[in-house]
Amino acid sequence: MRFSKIDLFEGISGDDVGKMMCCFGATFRRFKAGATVCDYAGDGDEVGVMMYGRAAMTRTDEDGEIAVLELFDEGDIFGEVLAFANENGDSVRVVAESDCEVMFIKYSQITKRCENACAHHSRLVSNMFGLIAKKTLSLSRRIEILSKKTTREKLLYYFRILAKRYGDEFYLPMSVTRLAEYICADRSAMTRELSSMQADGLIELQKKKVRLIKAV
Amino acid sequence: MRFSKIDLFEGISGDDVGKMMCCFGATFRRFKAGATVCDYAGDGDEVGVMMYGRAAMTRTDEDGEIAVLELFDEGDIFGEVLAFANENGDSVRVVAESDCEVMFIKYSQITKRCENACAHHSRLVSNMFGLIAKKTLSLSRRIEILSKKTTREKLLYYFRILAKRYGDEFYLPMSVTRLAEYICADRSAMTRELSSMQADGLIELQKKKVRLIKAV
DNA sequence: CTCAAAATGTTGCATTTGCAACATATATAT
DNA sequence: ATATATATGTTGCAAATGCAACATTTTGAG
Repeated sequence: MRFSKIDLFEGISGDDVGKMMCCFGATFRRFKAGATVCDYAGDGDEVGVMMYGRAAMTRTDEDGEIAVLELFDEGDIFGEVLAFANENGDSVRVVAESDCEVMFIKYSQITKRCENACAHHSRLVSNMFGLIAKKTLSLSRRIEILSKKTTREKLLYYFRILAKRYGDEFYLPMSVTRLAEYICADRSAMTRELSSMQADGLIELQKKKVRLIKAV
Repeated sequence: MRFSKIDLFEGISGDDVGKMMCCFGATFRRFKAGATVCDYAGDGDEVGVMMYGRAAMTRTDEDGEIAVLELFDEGDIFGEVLAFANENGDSVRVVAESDCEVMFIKYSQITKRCENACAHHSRLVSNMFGLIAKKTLSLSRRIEILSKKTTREKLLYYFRILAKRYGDEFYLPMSVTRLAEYICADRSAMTRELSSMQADGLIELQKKKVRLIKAV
């Protein structure tokens, strides 16, 4: 078992993580690609931690239309309280995108003070806050993007975020189709806008490689 | 001091809250309406708790354009890790909308285990998770709304959320102008759409009173 | 390799929307 | 009460966008 790449356990040695598992009531389960990892129907006191593999949180509405709400990679955490709002009765599920393994921890056990030798419990709580904060940040970042009025402004705002992290030349971290879903724009209209932005000298595009041209 | 209405301290008696204050390094400050409560410039290890009054988180961009990111009422918490993404260098601040009092707690003190008689520490951590979860939920709800393609769909989705909570007849919890900002639509275009929805028999509007007509 | 499925790119057209420029109503301060 | 600022409602018009229909490329499974 490799805990070293899991942010939730950062700062806690593998041995200690192993010892902590029992008082968390942690369980491990493996899933084949395509399998349902969990179904949010109002049950969940559990937090899932992706040990390896990928999964997607999806919402299926009454018309059978499937929307991808979030993607989880190794180390990411998910759970009902962290789930997307599900005000109507649509089915929200986490589905394995590849073979994967998930650790489930009881939510209530994380917050409880631990009677055993869990010296690192507070570190875990702190890490958990950090992960939720990260998630909050990515949600608010998306709101910032969606609040832009035009597709061009949305793309530029998003590209500037990427450029700040990776430099003026970077690779899109997702497919064009997914990008269109992410910024909630029609895929063909977005492609049209990308061409137009290139024509206007704002960006250069080669496949997924983007170069953001600085304004002079 | 009234702690009874503050969700962060739910399940903890006023006396015990008072005792816990010292080990949190809590400080209290009062602000006049219009005063700056805090400025997010990368400092913050602090969480703010609104004891009474209202405040708004705002972003001011390079053109001096002010956008309201979030509103805080009594009991709400805010802090840098909970703040909106601020990728560009815009100034993000919390500004008092009325006279108010804010309690500041060191973030790191909440996660630390407490040596003193803070038997309720874990309850506090649990409450803190709950509050962050609530915030996450409201962010994702807004994303759901913004992801709708047309203004009509955005409004209907939002109205259905309100109808689920308050019944088919309810009052808008904000001004029309603020609603337009919330759903990121032009105010006049939104008003136009509201009229059109009323003409199409989807809703009835009287000032801020909305009645959602069920589809037959 | 071969084939099918998924992703990508392009375009015309109708609809939606932002924007500007108003008129009117309501709230707030003095 | 009066004045001033803010909120609300309306409309024409140009721009942006979703949508559909299609061609082409890339990916992935067998």
